[in-house]
Amino acid sequence: MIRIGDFSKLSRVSVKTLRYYDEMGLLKPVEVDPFTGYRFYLFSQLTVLHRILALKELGFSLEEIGRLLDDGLSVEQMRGMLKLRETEARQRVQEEAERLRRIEAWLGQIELEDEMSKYDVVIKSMEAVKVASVRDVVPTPPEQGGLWDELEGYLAAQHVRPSGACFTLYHDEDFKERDWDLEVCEPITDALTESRRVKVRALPAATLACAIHHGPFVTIGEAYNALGKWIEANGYRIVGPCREVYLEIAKNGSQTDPDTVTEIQFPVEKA
Amino acid sequence: MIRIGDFSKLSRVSVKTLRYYDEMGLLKPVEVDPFTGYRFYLFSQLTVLHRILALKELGFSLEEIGRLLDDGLSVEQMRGMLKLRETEARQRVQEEAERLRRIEAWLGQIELEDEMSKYDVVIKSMEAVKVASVRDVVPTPPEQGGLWDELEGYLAAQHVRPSGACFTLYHDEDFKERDWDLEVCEPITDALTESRRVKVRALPAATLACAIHHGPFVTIGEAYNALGKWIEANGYRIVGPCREVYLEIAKNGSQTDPDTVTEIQFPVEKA
DNA sequence: ATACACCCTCCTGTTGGAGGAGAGTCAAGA
DNA sequence: TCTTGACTCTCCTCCAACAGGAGGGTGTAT
Repeated sequence: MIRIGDFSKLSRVSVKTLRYYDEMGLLKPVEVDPFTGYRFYLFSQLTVLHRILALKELGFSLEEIGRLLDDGLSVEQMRGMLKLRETEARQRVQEEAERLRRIEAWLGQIELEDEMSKYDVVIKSMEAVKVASVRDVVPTPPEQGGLWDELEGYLAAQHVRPSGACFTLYHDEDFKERDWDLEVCEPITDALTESRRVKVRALPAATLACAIHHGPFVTIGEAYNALGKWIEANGYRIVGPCREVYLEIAKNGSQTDPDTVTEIQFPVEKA
Repeated sequence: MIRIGDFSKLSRVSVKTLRYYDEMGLLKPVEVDPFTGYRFYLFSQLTVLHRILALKELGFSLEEIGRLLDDGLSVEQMRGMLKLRETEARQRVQEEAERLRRIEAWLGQIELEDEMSKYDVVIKSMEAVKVASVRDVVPTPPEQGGLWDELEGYLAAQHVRPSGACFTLYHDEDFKERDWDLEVCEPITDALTESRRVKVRALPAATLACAIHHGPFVTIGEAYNALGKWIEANGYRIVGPCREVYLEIAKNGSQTDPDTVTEIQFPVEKA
C-alpha cells in the first residue's frame, strides 16, 4: 500500500487529479485511514488508472469513463461507444481544419492587400421565412423604388404588417449593366391573399455568408467585392440568389446617406 | 435604436450572449435606460458584432478579441496574432487526427480479436533519472537475480538508498533465446562512487509507452505483445531499450506469484 | 383591465482540474 | 524527546463562455 504522493509519481498523474478521481468515484483508494483521511493505493490499481487515462485519451468524459468502468464494458457496448467517438473525432478534425483554412484566408488577404478588410464575413444559418414579394426587371437597382411602393401599398391595404427587415433578392447570376431581375420582399407571419403583382412564398432555410455595409448605397459594391473574395478564399460556393437586407435606410431613399446600414447575404454551401 | 431581442434576431446571437458581451465590455449597447436597465443597440453595431464573431471563429478568446478591438488592431499586430493562431490551429488539427487514429486502432483491435485488450497503453513523459546499475549478459531473464544481489549489496555497503522503483533495462534489439544483455538499475539521488561492476549513469528524459502487467512473471509476454501491437497500430516506433519496472514483487523472487505488478516502458517517438 | 411578450438582475451549473489557506501527520535526525 | 521538513487532509475560489431559471418589472395591443 502506498500513499497518494508515491502513487502520483508512479503514474505521473497529479495528486489533485487523483483526489478528484476519488471524489468522482472513478478510482477509490483501496483504503482510507479513518483518523487522518490519508488515502492508500495498491500498485495494482495502476492498471485501473491506466484504463482511465487511455479512455480519456480517446476523448471520453470522466462521467462516461465512470459508467464504462462500472458496467464492466462489454465488447459490443465498447464498439458502439467507439464508433460514436470516431464520428465525433472525425468531425472535430474537420472543424479544426476549417478553422485553419479561415485563418490562412485571412492571412492571405492581409499579405495581398496589406490591410484588413472593412468587412467581416460570418456564416449564419437561417430558418425558412414566409415573404410577400413583387418581382420584376428594372433597368438598374436604384430604380426598384416603384416595386417597393407597390408591395407596401398592397400590404397596408390588406392590413398586414411586415415581421422583420425588408430585403431584395437579386436573381441574376452574373453582374449586369442593365435590366436587373430582382424581387422586393417583406417577411410576414399572417396569411395574405396574393394579387396579380404581389406573391406570397416561402424562402427555404439556408446557410448564409453575411457582411454588413455601413455607409451610402453608392459604395455598396465594396461589400460585394469583399464578400465574394471571402467566399472563394474560404472554400464556399454560392447556391442561390443574394439577399440585400435593408436594416436602416434614409426615409427619402437617398443613395448617399452615410448612415445607411445594409446586410448582404449569400446562400452558400461548402464547395 | 433597437431592443436586445431584435438585435439578437438580426444577428442570430442569443440575448444571453449579448448581455455577456456587454458585461465583458466587448459590445456595449449604445444606450441603457437608467430606469429600466433596457439595453438599446444601433443597426450599425452589427458590424462590431460581426467582427467579434469572425475573430471568435478564428479561435481567439473573448479577452483577446477585447484587446484587439480596443487597440484598433494594426495590420502588423494582426498578422502576428494570426500567425500564432495558425500554428495553434495546425497543432490542434494534428492532435485531433492523432486521437482519431487511436480510436481507429482500438476499434481495429476489437474487430480483429473480438475482445478488449487487458492492457491499456498510455504515453508518459519521463524526466532524466540518475541510476546505479550493473550490466551483464545472462542466459535468460529469470537468472538476473545475481546482478540484483551485486547491486543491492554495493548500495547497502555505501549507505545509499534507492529513490524509486527498481527496474531492468533490456538492451537487446530483438527477441533472443539465450544470452540476454540486460542492466539492473536502482534510481538514486545521492552521490555514489562507481565500482568495477556498479556504474552510475543518467538515463535521458524520454517519452514512454507504458503498460502495467498484473500477474505472475511467467505471463508477462502477453503484456509485451499487447504493447508491441499498440505501438505499431498507433504509429510510434521504439527508440531505446525497454524498461521493466518492478513495482511489487514476491520477496522470494517467485516467478509465479499472482500479485506481482510490473510496468513495461518502451521509449518511443512518433513514426 | 388584462394578457402576453419582453426585459432586467442575480444565482447556479457546466468540465477537469489548479492554486492556495490553514491545519494535521509522519519519519528521520539531533 | 524535540524539531524539522516533507506529506497529507479538507475546504474555498477560479478558469471560459455562456445556458437555464427564479423572481420581478415593462410595454403594448386588445
